[in-house]
Amino acid sequence: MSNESTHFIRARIEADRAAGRWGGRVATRFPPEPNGYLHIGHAKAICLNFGLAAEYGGTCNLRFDDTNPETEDPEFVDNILADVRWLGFEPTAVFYASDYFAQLYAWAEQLVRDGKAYVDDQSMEAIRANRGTVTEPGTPSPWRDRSVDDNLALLRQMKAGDFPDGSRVLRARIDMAHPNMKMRDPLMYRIRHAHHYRTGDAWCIYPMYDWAHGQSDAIEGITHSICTLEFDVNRELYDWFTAALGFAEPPNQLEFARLNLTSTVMSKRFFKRIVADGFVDGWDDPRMPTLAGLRRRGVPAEALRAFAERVGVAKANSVVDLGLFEFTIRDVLNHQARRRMGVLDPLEVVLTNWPQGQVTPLEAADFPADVGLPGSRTVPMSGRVFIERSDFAVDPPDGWRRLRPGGEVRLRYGYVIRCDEVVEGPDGQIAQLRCSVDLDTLGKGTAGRKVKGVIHWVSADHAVPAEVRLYDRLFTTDEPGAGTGDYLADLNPNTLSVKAAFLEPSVTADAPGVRYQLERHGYVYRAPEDADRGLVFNRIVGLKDTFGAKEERDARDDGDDAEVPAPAVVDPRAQAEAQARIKAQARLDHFTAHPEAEEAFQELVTAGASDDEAWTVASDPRLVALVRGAAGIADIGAVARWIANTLVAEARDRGLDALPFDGAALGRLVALVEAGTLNARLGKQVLAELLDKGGDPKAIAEAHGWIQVSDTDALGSAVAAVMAGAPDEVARYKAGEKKLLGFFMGQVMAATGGKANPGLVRTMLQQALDA
RNA sequence: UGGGGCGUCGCCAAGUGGCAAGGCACCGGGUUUUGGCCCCGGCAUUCGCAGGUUCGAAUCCUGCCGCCCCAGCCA
Repeated sequence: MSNESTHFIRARIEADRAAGRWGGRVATRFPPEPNGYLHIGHAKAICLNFGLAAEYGGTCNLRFDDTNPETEDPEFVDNILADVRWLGFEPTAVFYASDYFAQLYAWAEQLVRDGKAYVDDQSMEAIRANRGTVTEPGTPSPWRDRSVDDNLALLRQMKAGDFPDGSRVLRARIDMAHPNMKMRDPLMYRIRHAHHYRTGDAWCIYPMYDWAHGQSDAIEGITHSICTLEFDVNRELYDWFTAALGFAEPPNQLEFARLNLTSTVMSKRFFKRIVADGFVDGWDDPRMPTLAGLRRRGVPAEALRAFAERVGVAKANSVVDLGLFEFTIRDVLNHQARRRMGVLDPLEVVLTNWPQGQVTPLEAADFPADVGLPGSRTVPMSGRVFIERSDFAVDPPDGWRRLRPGGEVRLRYGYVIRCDEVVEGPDGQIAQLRCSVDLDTLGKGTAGRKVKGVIHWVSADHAVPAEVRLYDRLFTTDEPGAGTGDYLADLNPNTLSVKAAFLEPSVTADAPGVRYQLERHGYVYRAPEDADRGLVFNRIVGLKDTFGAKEERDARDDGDDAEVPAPAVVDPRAQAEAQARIKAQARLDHFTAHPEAEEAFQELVTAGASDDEAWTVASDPRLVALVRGAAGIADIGAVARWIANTLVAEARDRGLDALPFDGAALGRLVALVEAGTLNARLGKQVLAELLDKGGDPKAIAEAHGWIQVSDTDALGSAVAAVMAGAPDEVARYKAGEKKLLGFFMGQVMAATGGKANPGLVRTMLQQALDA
C-alpha cells in the first residue's frame, strides 16, 4: 500500500542512529493521562509511537501519566489499555508515572541542594501575578533566595503533610524574566491532600507535568519522546530539568501536529457534555470519535492504522477531511467484508409469471470477481420479493438506471424483471409493483436489449427481519462553531436512523462480530454489544455514491449561486515601497543609537553595496570588521554581498564569534571569484571550509582542484555527453519544454564536479539544444 | 506585543540549489450482474507576499503578511 514517507521524526531517528546516539536504540512511549477515553486523535499518536518502535526494532511503553489524583480513575486505565491492544499494539511494558514518585522526590531534594529549586510560600494568586505577562518580565518571589537548609526542611515538611493544600509549592529556580513563560520558575510540586487511585494516601505532594514527564522518560530510557505541538514551548524546560540532573544521554522531545478532522470535535469537555445531555448514549456510542465508539461502530483497527499512515506526520496545524477516513475504511473493508443483500425500505414486488410456489436457490459469490476472494452462499428466490423503495421511480430523473414503469432491471445474482403495473394503496402511496420475470436471463445476458440497472432484493417469504442503524456525522458543518464560536449550535439533530430491514437469510449463519457489505448500501457490523437483541447491525460507512452525489450537486446548483468575494489585490509596487520605508525607518532608529553603524553603512553604500546588503553588514560590528579587513583586496561591494547573502547562512550554526579567518582571507576569496578563478558554487565550497578550518582560500581551492573550467573544448564534450545520455529530455526540450535547461545545467555541473563555468555552459547548451 | 512553531492544489503531504512526488476530493473516459471496486486520462508555468543573491531558487539572504501555541498549584 502506501510506501511510508520519511517524515521528519523518522528522518530524525535515522540521523540519530547514524550518529550512534543512544547506541542506536529507539525507545518511545505513549503517555496518556487516565482521565478519559482515547479518541481517533490518540490513535495517530499510538500508531506513531508503537509503529516507529516496531520499525526500528525498538521498544514502546504505555505509561500512564497519573500525576493528578483529582482527575484520574482506574476505570480509564483498563479502557486505555484495551484500546491500545485493540489497535493492534502490545506495549513493551506498562508503567505509571506514580511509580516514580519516590525517585522524583529524591531528585527534587537534589535540585534543592544544588540551589536549583526552592519552596515558595506565595499564594496561587501572588504567583500568578508575579509571573508577569508575555510582554513583561515576572518579579521574583520574596522566598526565592531561602537557604538550602530552609528549603530542604520546608520541602520535607511539605512531603510530611505539615502544610495545607495550596499553602506552598516547590519551584525550579530558573529566571523570572525569561522570554519563555514556561521558564519563569516553573512549579515542580503542589500540595494536595488527596487520595490517589494507585498510591493511596502515601503522598500529599504531587509532581507537575513538566517535572514528572521528562524524568519519567529518562527513567525508562526513552530516546524519542514524541508529543504534540503545543508542548514545543515546554521543550526548553524539559531539557533544563534533564540537564540539571545530569543524565548522560537524556531523551529528546519531538513535537508533531495533532490530528484534526472536519466535522469532528475531539475534546473531553465536548464528549462529557453530549453524553451528559443524552445526545449520545455514552463514551462508546457508535457515533463518537472515541476508539471505543469506532470499535463499537465496527471500524476495523486496520483502518485506523492505515489512516494514521495516510494522514502523515508533520508540524503544520491541519484539518484532515473526514472523507479520507471514510475512504480508508471502505478501502480496507472492500477486501474483508463478504457481500450480502438487504432491503432497508421495502417495496413489494409480485412476479406475475413466476411458477406458483416455486423456490429457486441462486448461488451468489461472497466477493465480486475484481476482489478475487473465494466463497459463496445461496439466496432463495420466490415469486414475491422486496426491493428498495428508492430503486423505483414513476418519473425518474435523467440517467436513471433503476426500475420505472414499463422498464427493466436485473435482480442481482438473478433474473431480469419488467415493471408492468404500479399498484397504489389507499393513501396514494405505491403499495406494490407487479412485474414479469424473464426466466431466460439467469446467469446470462439479454439478447437484443440492454439492461443497465442491477438492484438488490430479498425473497419476501425468506427474508429475515433485522435492525440496521444508520449514523450520520455529529455536526452539520465541516468546521463546527466556525462562525459563532459555539460548536454545539452546529450539532446535527439527526444522527441516527433506525431501519426495520429485511436481510437475506444467510446472515443467520454468522455470529455477532461479522462485517458485511450490504450491497449498494454500505458496510455493516453486527455489534456483539447488541447480540442479545437479535439481528442488529450498525452501518459503519456507506458506499461511495456518485449518482447520489451528482443529484445532490444538481439540486444545490439550482439554488443560490453564492458570490465569491474577490481577493484583495495587493499592488506589488506599493508593497515594495512600503517595505523600503519600513526598512529605512528601522535603520534610522538603529543609527541614532549606533552612529558607528551609520558610518559603516555609508561607507559600504559608497563602495557600491546595495542598501540591504550594506545594512546587514553594518548592523553587526563583527561583520563590519570583516569587510574592512578586505579593503584593498577585493571590491567592497562584492565582499558585502558575499557576507550578506552567503556567509550569514553558512555561519548560522557556528555563530559569528571567533571566526577562524579574517577579512583579508575573505577578500582574497571574493577576489578569486571576481577574477573567474572560482565560480559562485566553488566559492561557496571554499567559504564553507574556511569557516570550518580557516586557511588560505587559494590554497584550499588548489588542494581540492576547485578551479573553474572555462575551456570550451572540455565543456563542449561534457555538454555533448550529457545530451547523448538524455535523449528523452532533449526531445522534450526541442518540443518546447524550455525549463529543462535547468536539468541539463545540473547534469553538466554535476559531470564537471561543479567546476564548469556556468555562464559559458548555459550558452553552449542553448546553442547545442536549439541547433 | 516578548518567545516559540507553521505557511507547497479544495483537504492532507513529499521535496532542503537543477524536470513541483503521492493520496483524498473533483472532472472526463473505459470496464462492470454493486451508480461499489478496478483501469486510463485531466487536475500547482508555481510553493503566503515583495525585494535580492545565483547560470539556475519552493529550497539561500532581507523585509513584510497570515495562522497556531505559551501568562493552570491541568496534561
